[in-house]
Amino acid sequence: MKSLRKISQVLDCFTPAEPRLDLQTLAERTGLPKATIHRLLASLKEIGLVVQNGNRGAYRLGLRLLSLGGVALSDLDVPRYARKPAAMLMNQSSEAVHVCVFDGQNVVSIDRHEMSESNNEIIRLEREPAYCTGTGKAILAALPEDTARTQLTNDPERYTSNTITDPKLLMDELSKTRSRGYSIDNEERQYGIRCVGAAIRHRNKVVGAISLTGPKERFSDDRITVLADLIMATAERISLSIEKGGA
Amino acid sequence: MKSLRKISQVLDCFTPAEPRLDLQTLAERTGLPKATIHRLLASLKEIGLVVQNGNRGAYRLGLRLLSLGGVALSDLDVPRYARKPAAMLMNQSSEAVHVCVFDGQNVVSIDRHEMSESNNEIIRLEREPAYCTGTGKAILAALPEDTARTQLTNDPERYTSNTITDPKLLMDELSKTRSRGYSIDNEERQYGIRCVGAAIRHRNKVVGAISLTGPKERFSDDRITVLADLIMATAERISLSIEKGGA
DNA sequence: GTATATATTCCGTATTGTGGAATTGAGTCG
DNA sequence: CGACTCAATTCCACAATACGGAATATATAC
Repeated sequence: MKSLRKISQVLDCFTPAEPRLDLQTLAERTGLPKATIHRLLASLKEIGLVVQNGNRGAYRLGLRLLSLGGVALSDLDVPRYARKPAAMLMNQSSEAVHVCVFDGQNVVSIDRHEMSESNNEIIRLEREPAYCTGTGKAILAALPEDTARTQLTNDPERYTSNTITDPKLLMDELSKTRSRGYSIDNEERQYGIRCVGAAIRHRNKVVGAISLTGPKERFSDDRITVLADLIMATAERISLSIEKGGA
Repeated sequence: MKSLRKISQVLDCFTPAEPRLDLQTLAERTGLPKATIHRLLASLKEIGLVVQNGNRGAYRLGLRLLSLGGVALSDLDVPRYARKPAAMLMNQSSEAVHVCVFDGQNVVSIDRHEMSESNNEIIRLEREPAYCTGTGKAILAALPEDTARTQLTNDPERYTSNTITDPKLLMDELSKTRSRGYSIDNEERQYGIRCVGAAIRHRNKVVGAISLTGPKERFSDDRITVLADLIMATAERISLSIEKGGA
């Protein structure tokens, strides 16, 4: 279905930074003719995946995507079982905790616990690149090699001078991560930010990951080995509780 | 685009109660031939909107929908500005608070504050029918009449003996809601449950709604008038803070 | 009031989706 | 272990459907 691939391209143009786009911009970004995009958008509007401001205004993604996403999420055990361990981990480490879910194809960061004024958790639903984040690398490393390779097809974008973009080196890094038992993001996504992550499993398959994130000043190599033990213990606890309670 | 409507039908088959469906079931539910659905699913899989268990297993919605939904959500001010007032409202009333967002086409419940052991909020992302919920009716009533009528096209499902399914009566109910300033759900969605709701506005357009929900024993007509004042004040406060802070 | 930029509609063409029928594969029971 | 069953998957000839360049309509700027 060729048109669906075009639709996918169109949907991908929308980002949290640019949630509203006009026809022209979409045409430029996708390289598709305006008439084509217009037709696609009209159809997407019809089924509620896209919404238009007024009658001739900019387009944005429809909330129906969120409700469908909610269905996808409701099928997964990770968020449910990870909540409390993640909060504990945050208290133990005093660092920001990320929880990611993986459905076999997509990696989405669903949860971020932070020591904010209220200790309420802050919810974010974002797609982060897998090859340069603590959670992403933990997930990739826990995947069968060829599956991981598949996930890396599209050429990786470089965010910092530390970003590993060479597929060969990435596979090596994943192999190291595997034997180590936890992943490290050494300023690969953002300068000054380091992470330690570990995979969450269910029936021997990766279903998500959890990570600690913070400024490199606080994430010395020494401290990372300490945090790594915490992370792995937490990931293990979550995996076990899913195993016990999950369907 | 005819195939997109079919895709929409397929996506709609998945619900939190039945997040995993096999080809056969999808064929029955949609009335489409199996080969057609298979092709649609293959394409949806390709772009990450659908995921398949193993190689021949059941299908479920992909997390990419969630990340796209996150983009849709990030564009809206309601969740951001409603968080604190909603928490306050929960404390004042000791009842469950719902916050809904409306993007001009879809109504999605994104937030539910409850007096749980931890006073953490519980996040739900669900599509609720508009015509029989506190938030939904508040939104519909705040819409121009013809727009509201459009939203009611598909024949409303009956959940209880109180559900208003007749479009004519529904329009009357919306008119009453409008003049009253707040909406009431009198066991229309679920037996024993009542709600009071009010619309949240931005630049004179409805962008969401907030409601209080609880057992009818606690939601007497008298108490509802009290709660209604709270709800309307909260909705007004949220609307104002969006107006002030929103783009 | 005119110009300009952008969204929208039109329409003949051929590419693309269609779905009944045949095939393949997984799981199960004797 | 091999035959059976049931569902998922693939095939393919047909024609319906999507395609997109060009024309038109609408909003905004000057």
